[in-house]
Amino acid sequence: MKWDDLGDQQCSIARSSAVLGDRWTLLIISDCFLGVRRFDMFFERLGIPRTTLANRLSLLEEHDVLTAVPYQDNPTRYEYRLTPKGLELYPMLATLLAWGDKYYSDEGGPPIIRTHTECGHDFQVFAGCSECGEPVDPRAVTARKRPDNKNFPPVLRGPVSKAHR
Amino acid sequence: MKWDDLGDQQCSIARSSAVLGDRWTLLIISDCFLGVRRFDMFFERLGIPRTTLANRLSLLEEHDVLTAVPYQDNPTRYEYRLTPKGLELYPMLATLLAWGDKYYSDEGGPPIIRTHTECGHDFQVFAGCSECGEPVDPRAVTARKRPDNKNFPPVLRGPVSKAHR
DNA sequence: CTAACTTAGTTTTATTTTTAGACTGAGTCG
DNA sequence: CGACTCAGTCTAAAAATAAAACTAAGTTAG
Repeated sequence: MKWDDLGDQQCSIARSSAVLGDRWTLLIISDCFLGVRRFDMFFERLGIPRTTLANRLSLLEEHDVLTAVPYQDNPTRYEYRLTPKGLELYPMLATLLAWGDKYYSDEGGPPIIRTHTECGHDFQVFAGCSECGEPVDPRAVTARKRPDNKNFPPVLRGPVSKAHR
Repeated sequence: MKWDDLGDQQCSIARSSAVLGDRWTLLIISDCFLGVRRFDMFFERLGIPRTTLANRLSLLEEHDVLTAVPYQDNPTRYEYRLTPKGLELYPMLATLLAWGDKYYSDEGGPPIIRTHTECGHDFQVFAGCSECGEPVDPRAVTARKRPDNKNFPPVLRGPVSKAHR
């Protein structure tokens, strides 16, 4: 199976991986949330090859995660900004960050500290249930395929057992 | 810069990407949360090349995300299970799933539906602030480098401006 | 006016990764 | 004994990535 075929599956993780699944993309998006917008700034901060950077930026544009906005004329130059869809990657990025900060920080703690201006505190993020608001423990989740329906293709990759330890 | 060098950076996203940053790894982990444990089952469900699967599984083992547990003797065979560190990827995976479900579902809705047994409802996940519990809007977050300190290396890739939008 | 500089890429070639598919090994089943 | 199961490994070919030089359209310094 090739890169792009992943995006043809039903699975939301597969489709998302077709956009985000490589070494650099999450770093680029993370830098976007830190305010980085220009080609050379991504290039210098990330140490990514120029070729790869150009490819990733245009893939992210295609998938409507970033949009190129002109910031000068003569010559016209563009900067890359998160779209609304891109901004909605924040929860995923923040939860990954929380995981990374927990398992990969040096003794000095996480390198970047974030403050939630709405409550005024430094924070991390947790995954809350949309219905009850409580943090979700994976062992308190059951999954099922959506019901078969002649209008839509059946689900191929469903859950195989309830117990995840 | 090469694959493995990513893991040497400070940035938690970079370090996490050194483990998770490829087309397959998130799918493997996602299948783990759905109860998949054996080599051939991953192989069949994902359509991943055997070589790549073997490489990824052993990388995930090295990084203590999965652990190989014997499930029979003669010949001894192992199945792969999430470690506690791996289980803690759930928030990240669930928030990615919420994003993918929103932007990539077909007309029939998300292919897999999850119930939160603690409250009894089908749900999605949101990123909540550890301090106030409210959903976090990325525009309500300010980031800063941790203070310089002679005992720890200075932070290289900090934020560049407050405004994301 | 010319030479150097800026920014955002593209081109080229080399290296690394990934892929597909055949093959191996230890053991069980009919 | 031959076929089958499972969990891989091996090999060759295809694809992606890396490093470094180069291009393009201007702007600025001398």
